[in-house]
Amino acid sequence: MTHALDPAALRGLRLFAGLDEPALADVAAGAQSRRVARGSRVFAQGDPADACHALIDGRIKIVQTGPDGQQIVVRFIGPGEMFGTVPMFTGGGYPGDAVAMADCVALLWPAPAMTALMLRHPRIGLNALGIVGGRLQEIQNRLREVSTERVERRIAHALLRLVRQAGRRIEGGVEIAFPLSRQDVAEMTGTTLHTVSRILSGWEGQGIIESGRLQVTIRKPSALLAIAEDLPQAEENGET
Amino acid sequence: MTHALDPAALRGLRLFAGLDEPALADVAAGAQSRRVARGSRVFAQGDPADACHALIDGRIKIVQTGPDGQQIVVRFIGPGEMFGTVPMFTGGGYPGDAVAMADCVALLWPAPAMTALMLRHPRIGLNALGIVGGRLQEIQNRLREVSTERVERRIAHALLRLVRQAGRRIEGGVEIAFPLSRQDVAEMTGTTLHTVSRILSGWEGQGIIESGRLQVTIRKPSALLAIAEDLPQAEENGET
DNA sequence: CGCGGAGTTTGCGCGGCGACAACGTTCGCC
DNA sequence: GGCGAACGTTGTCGCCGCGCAAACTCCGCG
Repeated sequence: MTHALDPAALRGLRLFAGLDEPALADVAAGAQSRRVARGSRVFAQGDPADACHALIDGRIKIVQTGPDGQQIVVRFIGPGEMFGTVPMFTGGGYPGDAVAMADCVALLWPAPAMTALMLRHPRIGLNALGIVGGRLQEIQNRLREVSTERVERRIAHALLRLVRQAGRRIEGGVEIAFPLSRQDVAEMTGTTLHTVSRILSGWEGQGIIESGRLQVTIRKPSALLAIAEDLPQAEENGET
Repeated sequence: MTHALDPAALRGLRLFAGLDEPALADVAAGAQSRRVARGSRVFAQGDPADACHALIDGRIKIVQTGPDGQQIVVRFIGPGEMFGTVPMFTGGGYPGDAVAMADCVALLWPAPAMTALMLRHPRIGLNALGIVGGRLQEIQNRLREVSTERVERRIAHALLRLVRQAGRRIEGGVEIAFPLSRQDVAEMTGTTLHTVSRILSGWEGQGIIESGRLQVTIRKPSALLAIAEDLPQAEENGET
């Protein structure tokens, strides 16, 4: 799949923002594309990090597994986002598995090619720094949350983050636009699926969310925000 | 303090590794130096991020404070390390306070100057990416720890990390080479100073560590590693 | 030398939430 | 249409570790 790639396809990628036409053509020349079926992995934790990836279509989750098998969801990747880029520069293998949550199409650049591109076009390096820096700050925030806040607020924060990242407006609320299990939420917030289930059930009883199998809809984002930020809950209920 | 800086002073900084002489001179020309007394701050959380810093001498801790005043120690900075660089590229202010734990000397480059340097010398951008990437991976590991492991192992991991970063070999053990309070350890591991105190006391009773006011010495690093990684404890005691 | 404050230790009680278990439900597949 | 697996719900129990409180030690300073 090393046929020529349309540079226009790179338009949506923040990594290449601000590049002129010739530079984009240069970038496109080094790209390969790859399809990954739902459920399989783009790369596995520990694999040598020999390429930089960008997701064109689908959804991927990055999962890190500890020495005793404990897992956390590091982040979800949506279309237009890059992933698996950092370990190219830190040495060592990929720090987690990249699991396709839907059928995916991704581009990739072999490590030497991407390094050369960055040396030729310094702007790419600056863009990458902005992206990686943003993730660092996000993870720092999660670290603070999991270190200092209790489970309910952490889950509220996680849902709000998902809404921001992959929320789809529907009538009467916002829906998280990909299949999400309780286990996933548990691994995002450092708790167990049991506790997640209980808390979501509670919120469903209060009409804050509506949820089913692998699916969550937020009916009252403001109430969720109130829980996340510990604001005074407006005592609002639908009936009079 | 904008007098000429000796380019040789930049030798120890990983950020500028692999640059040739003229490039180093270019970098040195943009640098300013600054002294900060113990206890005061290099910058404060929320300040506009207008410069990139590198620590020449002393020790700094980066502390992030949540909306309700809960604090975590994001990381410690030793001589030769850069800090406060990421938010230059992500927009927004500094994500935490930089507190001097000793009298410090730091260099700084105003944001526009550093951006220009990176565009002129792409190598700097790649180095920065490696550094930031390494921190991202470290924080991800801490996130997994705090999400899935219990307090005792987290504290063991934190101490081992400190040893790696600032350990000084002394007779009969390794000493952490800067003043470190129980509160600091608590804020690194997401617990309270009470629990830290209890656990350190326990370890001291077993001869694994020795500790006093603002000071910790590891007597048996292997035992600490065994706790951190849940290895079978070798039942070894000094007396016969 | 005495005082005050910062850092540390230790005891006690309880509550959040993890561990375990059992059951219900939905979906995919033969 | 029936079976099995994956996902979700709910109950009970127990304990880790947090909150609160009090006392102790060490250091710097007047």
